[in-house]
Amino acid sequence: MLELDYASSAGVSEMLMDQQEMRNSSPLYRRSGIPLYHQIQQRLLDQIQSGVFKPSEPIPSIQKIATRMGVSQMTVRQAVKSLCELGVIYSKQGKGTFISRIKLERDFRQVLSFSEETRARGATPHSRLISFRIQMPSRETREALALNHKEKIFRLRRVRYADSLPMGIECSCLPVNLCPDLLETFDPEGSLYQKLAEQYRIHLTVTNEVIEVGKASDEEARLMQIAPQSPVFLFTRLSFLESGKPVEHVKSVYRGDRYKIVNRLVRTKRDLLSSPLVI
Amino acid sequence: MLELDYASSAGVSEMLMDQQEMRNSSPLYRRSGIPLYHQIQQRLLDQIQSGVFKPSEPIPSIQKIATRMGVSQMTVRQAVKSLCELGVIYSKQGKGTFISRIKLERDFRQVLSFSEETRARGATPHSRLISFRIQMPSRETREALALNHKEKIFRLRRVRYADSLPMGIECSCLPVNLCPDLLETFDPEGSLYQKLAEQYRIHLTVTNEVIEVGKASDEEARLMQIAPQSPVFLFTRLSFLESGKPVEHVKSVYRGDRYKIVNRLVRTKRDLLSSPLVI
DNA sequence: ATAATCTAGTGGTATAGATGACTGATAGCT
DNA sequence: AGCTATCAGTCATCTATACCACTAGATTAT
Repeated sequence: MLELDYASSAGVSEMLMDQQEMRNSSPLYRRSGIPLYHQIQQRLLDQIQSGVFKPSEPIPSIQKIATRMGVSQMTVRQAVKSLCELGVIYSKQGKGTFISRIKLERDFRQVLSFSEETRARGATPHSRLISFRIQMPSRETREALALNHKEKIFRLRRVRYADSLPMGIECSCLPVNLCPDLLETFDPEGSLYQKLAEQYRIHLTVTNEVIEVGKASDEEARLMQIAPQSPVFLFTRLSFLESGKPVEHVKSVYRGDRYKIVNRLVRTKRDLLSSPLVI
Repeated sequence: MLELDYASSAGVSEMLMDQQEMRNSSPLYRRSGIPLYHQIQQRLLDQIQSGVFKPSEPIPSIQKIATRMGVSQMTVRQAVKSLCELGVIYSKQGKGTFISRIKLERDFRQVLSFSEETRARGATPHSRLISFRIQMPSRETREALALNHKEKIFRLRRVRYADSLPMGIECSCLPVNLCPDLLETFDPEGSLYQKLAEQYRIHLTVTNEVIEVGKASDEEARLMQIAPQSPVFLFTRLSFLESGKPVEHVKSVYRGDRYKIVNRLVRTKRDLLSSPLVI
């Protein structure tokens, strides 16, 4: 009964429609290229944030949101589901959808370069080059990057600073054939991830990471300006393209006194836990 | 045109329908209580695992799977999407869906108790009680658990063993009013999470975790049978119910020589990165 | 030969509706 | 009073379909 109105509103008479139907919230933009479910998600986030909904009561039902916003239930559900996955809200069958008061910390970890991560923490990243050259990979790196026996790698070793304080030492290895002219065109003070994305369209989407603790060697201690034998984080990371191709193998040492890791762990539901779990 | 077939097959003549429509794979179970999208997800996982699809070629399109399995595209898409989120496959608009070769490690971290985690790694967990009592919380714990000034907590301190080797020391704090008779009914050698789930229906779904490194104190070193000043992991964890109620505040020390952390980091897409990010 | 256009196949978004299952409250019965 | 049956509200799943955007290859026009 109302769908013709929506259709025409997209084409002809927006303002009329918006005023009468969307009286208590701004309208959705149907031709903006931004998916409706994403707009709805943002809208809900705003409303939760600004306290429109009481934490003790359920937020409006999916049906109500759908009719009020003039979209279908599926679309609203998509928005609600993604917010559930973020832990912002949670749904209980037969009861409703509620606001979760789980504290969201700012810096839960994603695949982030040191530069991005440092900026996200409100500091200014900066690097000092130790070495940058083409060489044969170590056996560990060769296996991690699935290289054949002849293939060479870039090896980039840098001291990383946040606000001019040394934080750690990163040693990053990439296959040469992926970005052959990196040695000439990359400024080792800058962000490697940014360079890879901009010049080569290489987007690292997944990282496997192993974290261990250890003691700083004399050289590491000197570079990081800490006492030898100080406890440090040891990171071993392997980053992949979406296709699963391993692209970057990194071994890092980070100061134990200045660095901490903030994780959010989520208990997976039935979706894969019920059976094989791992392929 | 075909929906009447599905409807009737569910009600009356299953075998007939299954034979003609699902000739090359086992049928879906429409009345089993297991959602179709979940069955499809498992089926796809099996086929990927057993090498039915070549990694270089796209897997069958959503449309084809939908008609072959006799379900709608939306349902197939739901299955495909969840596998994408797991990193098993990835879709490219206009091209198809491909198998990712990202290595899945067995022990990516979830919200797991020490018992669960140790078993997942193939060892046998075991605990030795240091202390277990009701007391006033520290200021840090009181704030983390959002307790008022009178509320008391259980404080459970245990040495954790894997295959009889000491791994770390855990100190776990919970509000008393959540599970008043814990002191009498809980066996401190067993799994706290299991007890909470079984007796009190308390399911911890999200954990915020901060990881630091430090040096073992004399007492810690003695309990873990390592040298004093050895580098160790320091964990501070806060676990929540789905509703966001903080339930358990844990501070742990783990041996640096025996413990390592395996993470998978994923680069989040547009969904929230584009704007406010954190509420 | 080159460039522009068309077209078929693909995943992405969205609609309008149906069914099922769970919850909590109400009404009626014992 | 206590129990049971019913019912409305809600979330969960699914269907059938439509249109969009993108890709790659074929066709056509220049």
